[in-house]
Amino acid sequence: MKKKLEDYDLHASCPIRNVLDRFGDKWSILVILLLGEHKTAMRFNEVAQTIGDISQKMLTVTLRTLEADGMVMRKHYPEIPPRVEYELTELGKSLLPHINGLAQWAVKNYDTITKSRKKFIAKKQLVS
Amino acid sequence: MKKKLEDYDLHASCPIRNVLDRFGDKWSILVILLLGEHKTAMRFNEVAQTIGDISQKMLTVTLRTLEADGMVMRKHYPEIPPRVEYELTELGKSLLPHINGLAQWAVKNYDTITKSRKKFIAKKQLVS
DNA sequence: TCACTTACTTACCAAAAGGAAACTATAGGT
DNA sequence: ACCTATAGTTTCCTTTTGGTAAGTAAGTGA
Repeated sequence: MKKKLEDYDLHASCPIRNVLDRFGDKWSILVILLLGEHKTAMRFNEVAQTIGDISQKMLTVTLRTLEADGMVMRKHYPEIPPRVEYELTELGKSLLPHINGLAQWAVKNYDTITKSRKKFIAKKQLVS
Repeated sequence: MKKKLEDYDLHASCPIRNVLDRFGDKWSILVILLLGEHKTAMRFNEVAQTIGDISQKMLTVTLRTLEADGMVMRKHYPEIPPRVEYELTELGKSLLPHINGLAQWAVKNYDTITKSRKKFIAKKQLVS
């Protein structure tokens, strides 16, 4: 059974879990980060090509979910071939500093973490 | 096929995706937040009961992964029955402000987001 | 001898996430 | 008549995630 937007009202009691669950997927944070870096609105294929390895389907559902949450604005121009542009809303922009903070932390501590992982695996081999 | 710790070296090229992928699971952020709030180290069952709806298995793998990354320190006392205590490392503590920022953002914008979701669903019904 | 405790591990299973490829609409170009 | 382009949607499939329940170790107390 597929999960639909309507089913996302779980954890309604806990704002933190409810909201952060949304960013636990594979692409949301990346898309927000990307739209945040870009000064102007981006087209669908522009986003897809910049990310590189996202499927059309997943980009669509990611953007739709972000739109539903009010994080991303979708502007559809009724032309042919179609043109659709995406940009962060004020809400989306207000999240940016926080995930940028996370991202900077990740970059800064990447070495420490990978070394820790290797050490942990090595220790495991000795024990088993 | 199960994913083992050893297999986590994907996205090695992108620190952000590599590190943040780790927090995309159901429990990691919650466990860090919890250990961060607590002044003293916490025992396994203490963590489990505070969270409430986490399974033993998932708490074990979550803590192991955080330990492997160097975020959490595990202290094992060779007593019977066993006693194991967990607390954040300095690395783990350095992440706290960032996810606390996220959490506060989530609380602050929870209303806006749930309203946006409802509006989006309502609009969808009209169109289809 | 049996139950009880803690902190697990393991096997099995259901659900969810996500990828690949084909299909869609529509107009313009050749 | 066919190809191109954009931004999707749909179907089918595999992979990943996470839950349940049972089993494990090892000493203590009844």
